[in-house]
Amino acid sequence: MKLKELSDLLGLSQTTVSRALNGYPEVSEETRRKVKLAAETHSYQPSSHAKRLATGRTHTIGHVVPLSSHEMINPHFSDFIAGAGEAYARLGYDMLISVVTEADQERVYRNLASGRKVDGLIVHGPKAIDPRLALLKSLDIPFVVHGRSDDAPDSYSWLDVNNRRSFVRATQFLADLGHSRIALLNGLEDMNFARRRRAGFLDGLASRGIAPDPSIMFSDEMIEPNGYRRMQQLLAMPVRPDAILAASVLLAMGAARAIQEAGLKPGRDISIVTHDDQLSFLRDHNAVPMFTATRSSIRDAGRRCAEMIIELANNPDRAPIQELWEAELVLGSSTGPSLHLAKSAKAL
Amino acid sequence: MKLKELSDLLGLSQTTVSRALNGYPEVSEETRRKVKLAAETHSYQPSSHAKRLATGRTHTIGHVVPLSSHEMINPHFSDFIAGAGEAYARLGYDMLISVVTEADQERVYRNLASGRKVDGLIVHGPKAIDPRLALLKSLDIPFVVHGRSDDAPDSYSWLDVNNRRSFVRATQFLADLGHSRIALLNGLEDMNFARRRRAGFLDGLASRGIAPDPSIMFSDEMIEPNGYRRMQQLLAMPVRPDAILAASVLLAMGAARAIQEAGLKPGRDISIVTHDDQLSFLRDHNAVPMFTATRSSIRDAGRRCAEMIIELANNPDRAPIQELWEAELVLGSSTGPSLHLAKSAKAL
DNA sequence: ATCCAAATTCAAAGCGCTTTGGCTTGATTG
DNA sequence: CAATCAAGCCAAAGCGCTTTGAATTTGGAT
Repeated sequence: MKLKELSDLLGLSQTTVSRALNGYPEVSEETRRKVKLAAETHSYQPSSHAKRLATGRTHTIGHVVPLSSHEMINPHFSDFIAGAGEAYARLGYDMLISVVTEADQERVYRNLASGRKVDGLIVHGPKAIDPRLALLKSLDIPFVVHGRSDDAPDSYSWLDVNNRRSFVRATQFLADLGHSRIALLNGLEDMNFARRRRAGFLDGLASRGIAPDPSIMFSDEMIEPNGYRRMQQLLAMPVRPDAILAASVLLAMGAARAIQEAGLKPGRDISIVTHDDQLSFLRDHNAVPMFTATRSSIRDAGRRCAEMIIELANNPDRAPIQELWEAELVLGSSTGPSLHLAKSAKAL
Repeated sequence: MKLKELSDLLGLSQTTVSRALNGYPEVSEETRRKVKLAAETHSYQPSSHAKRLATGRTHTIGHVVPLSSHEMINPHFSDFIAGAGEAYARLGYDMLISVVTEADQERVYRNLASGRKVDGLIVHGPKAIDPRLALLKSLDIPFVVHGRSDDAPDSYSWLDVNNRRSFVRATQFLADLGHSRIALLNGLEDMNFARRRRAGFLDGLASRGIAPDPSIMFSDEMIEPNGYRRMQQLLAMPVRPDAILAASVLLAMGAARAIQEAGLKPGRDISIVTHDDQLSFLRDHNAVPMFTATRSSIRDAGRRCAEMIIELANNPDRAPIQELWEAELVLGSSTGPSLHLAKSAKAL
């Protein structure tokens, strides 16, 4: 059923029917009611392409998802998408996803923008300094960055977690438990968020007078096996760390596995704090959390980014929106006082 | 730059320019070369909407992703998407994703189909018997099911892993190691694949003369905490199982965590076999696999499903395509002979 | 030189919607 | 009572492309 047929059927012009359905005021309520009823009963569905061509609006938001160096999609992605998708569904938008290798990114961004396939874009995984942002600004299409980049962060819209502060707090927390040999299992440090976390970690150490030791600071893709392997390395050292700060629950799980295999117990022999994006497939709603963590829901972030980009798409001249979220520090069972402390306490 | 401008610039008609760019034969090579060059230098990019309206083809494939009962996106999804996305990028297609609650599904499918927003659909997570398939058939839009459903599987296109056979083999493998008390950690059994796996498990037991025990067969969402909790339950039983067959590495990891926490060792005290979709965030390319597993790459499945749906979209009258993939049975370090066997061997 | 088919090119008609500008009413006003 | 006006509706012109059907050019065969 197309507009013409519907209008013929009603004995009205296409203009009037279109206006009736789109809520314009120049139509009598009486007519509008009739039109809506007829559209309903004949299940009229306007062609999205015709609509797009006529209006120039697509009601579609694009997500360009980069494959990591290991050809992998970030596992955090599916939860982000779940949140964003929920918002899109609620607001009547579609989500267009392009999976793209590093090399193809620019081409894809240009293509999406100049073909006007989307009303706006979400940028995933910003690098420390990210050339994509300059490109997008020049392309004159609204975009929201999940995370942010260090260059001119005032000039575009983003939503980020206060990674630095949460890692400062996490580090201080470990130090205050008496741990002084704290290892860092960070994400890849070409990523902006990972750099900020490292900075936070170093600040935290400094604030407690602990000298950083580069030999126990790692930067890897945040997957379980990497946590495992790094922890094995750490355990094999002459003086092993008494605490771990991890950038992802996946790394933390790998580390915990290695710790347990070595006959030790997380929280007793070695403390672990991790950042927790609340990945749904690792999340236990009932139990005491497995890990003490700086927590921030990536799903909520997805939801909010979606709302932001739609806001921007509807108000092209709006000032950029920037949101910095604080992570909660949530206690789990993976942390405890240093054994040194415990001993000296006993000695008293 | 629009077609009109480009053709004016070249002193040609829109027709000729359009044909030159789209590879039609009625254009001299000389002209085509000129046109292509001009298009390139002025970075002409045809409006996708105009194109869609004129041709009726969208070059877009839709994925309707259901949120599970716990509002969760299946974590296997991101790897499927990575594979599919790679194929789409290669073949010049876009990927449209709708995240949808159970209740909204029908509406969304209708909307996608009748609005002609996509040339075809991928159906995720088919239920044992799935009403969506009848709906889609009636909607007259090509679709490919990842997995399959029990009703009329010959009448539509699908790609599935031979879940039944792989679980028969896995069960027999465990039995042949001497294990007789084998627990099943299955996925939710309203899903088609989970039902087939259970059937395979039961067949496998029967073939080795082992009576099934419903009290050690579970059906849960396939996330890590569920594996952990179920394993704790199993360990607390008066006679605990000597082997576990799990439907996902996530469940297996949870189980392994519980086993280690109990001071036992997977592969020595309790054997674990799991199905392994090769989730990239759990995969270790170097090491000996952590788990003995029936393995089939969900990413390859995504890639292949994408190719299939494009093939179908281009040849609407083509017969359905059906592919049944066999999983490999890959040895890892989570399995070993039964302790009973070991003891009797020692006794000799 | 002439003619015909093949090779190129073009003008114009869609594709299905929105939106501009104008046309009828019937009611309101001076 | 004529002039004014708002309400409600419509015809037609886009949006930027593809594709049909016709016109023109070309090159070989006669």
